[in-house]
Amino acid sequence: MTAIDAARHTYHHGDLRQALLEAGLELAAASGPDAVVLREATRRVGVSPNAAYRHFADRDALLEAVSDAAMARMAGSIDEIFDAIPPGDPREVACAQLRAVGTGYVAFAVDHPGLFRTAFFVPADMERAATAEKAGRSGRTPFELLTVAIDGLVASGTMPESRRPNAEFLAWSAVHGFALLVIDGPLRALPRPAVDATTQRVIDMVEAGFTAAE
Amino acid sequence: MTAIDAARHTYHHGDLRQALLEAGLELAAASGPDAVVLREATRRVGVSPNAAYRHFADRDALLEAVSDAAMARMAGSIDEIFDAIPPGDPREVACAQLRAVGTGYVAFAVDHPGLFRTAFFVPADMERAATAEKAGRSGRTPFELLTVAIDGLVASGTMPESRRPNAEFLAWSAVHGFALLVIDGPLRALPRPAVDATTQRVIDMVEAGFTAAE
DNA sequence: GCCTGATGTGTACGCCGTCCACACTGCCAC
DNA sequence: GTGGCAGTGTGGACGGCGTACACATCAGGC
Repeated sequence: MTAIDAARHTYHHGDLRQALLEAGLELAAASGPDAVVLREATRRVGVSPNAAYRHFADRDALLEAVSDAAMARMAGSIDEIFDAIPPGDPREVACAQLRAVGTGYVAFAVDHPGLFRTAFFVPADMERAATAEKAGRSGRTPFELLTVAIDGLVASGTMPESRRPNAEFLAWSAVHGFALLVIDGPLRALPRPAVDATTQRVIDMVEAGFTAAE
Repeated sequence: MTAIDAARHTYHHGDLRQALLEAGLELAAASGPDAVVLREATRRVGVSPNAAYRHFADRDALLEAVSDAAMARMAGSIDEIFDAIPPGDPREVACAQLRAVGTGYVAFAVDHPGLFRTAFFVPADMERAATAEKAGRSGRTPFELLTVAIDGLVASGTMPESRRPNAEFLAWSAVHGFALLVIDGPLRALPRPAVDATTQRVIDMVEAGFTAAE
């Protein structure tokens, strides 16, 4: 009954698109992308199934919109942690930023597994990865935040230039893989404290890979 | 028409379970877990939809069997690369083993994305991760191969004992995440040579994380 | 040589996504 | 004002899916 217009009296809804999107987000949050069922979303909004087709080309279009919204929520969540880092020694700030992005990434996945899986369900390629739709309040995607952190590592001399190109991919892979193994992979059974501890070790590994001497 | 009994003349099939499993594998290989459709599998085998229920409790049971078989194929594929490593200096062997598991893992994901996604679709927890169903010909799961490699790193003094506990998770996360980002994530557009090069950098990162001085 | 249990078939139900024709309504031109 | 039009929601239908229930067919042990 959240965010839902169960007893509508006007023939027209007003903002059906937004309502469907929110219903879709609820479904996704509860059980992942497969649960984003067009008929169920319209049911929750109190509208006939076909009404959805005035706002989304088909179920995939709805799912994609939900996916984008989920990604935006994740971006906002990470952004918040990122922005809370106090200024200071550039080297330390950059390390803290890297850690913030990684920690926030895993935390969001663990706290909102359905949204996390939905965010990555509709395969978005690199160009679309930075669209405003997917960005958080501040307009920065997790990928961009990662870029900021890594640039800081290079600028502060913590990481050699030679390792810079596409370094985002390495950090991202580690954290993304860990998140997935934990939320619906073989590490599902890991208790939360172990998840948090291992998250830090994953980030340690990334740091070591960035800063290790050759 | 592969591995399919399209024109059966006996009332009983003979080995319907196996036939359905193979049909399911074909579907999974072509388009991932969602494509494992019970009715389509029975259709390919030339049998009525309900016949499947004599061998699988429901569609999920079929999918799980297909998932296990997909995991076994991956295990076999990695095993092969692993076993091809020539003996020699223990330190070098251990490093080569680690690299073999990582490289094989990503290669399988890229070459058989549908099977890879299916293998991880039905969430198997740690206990089940080592079951014979999922093992390759030699009976060793990728996780076990990873364990062998890491144990070798410790034994040869390349990696400190203090980092040993659950180190598998770190390596696994990095490689798994990279594979997923590449096959249906934001790195989908990455050309194959770049994928291969980046795979090696991911493994470099893992190695650095294992061996770096504290 | 029959009977029984295992295996495959047929029919039917409810859910899904989606197409088509139709109903309602807000708003702009006149 | 009022008539009409474009935008929005409805109703009914279709085919595909998973699956339950009753029935048909067969193979092997008494």
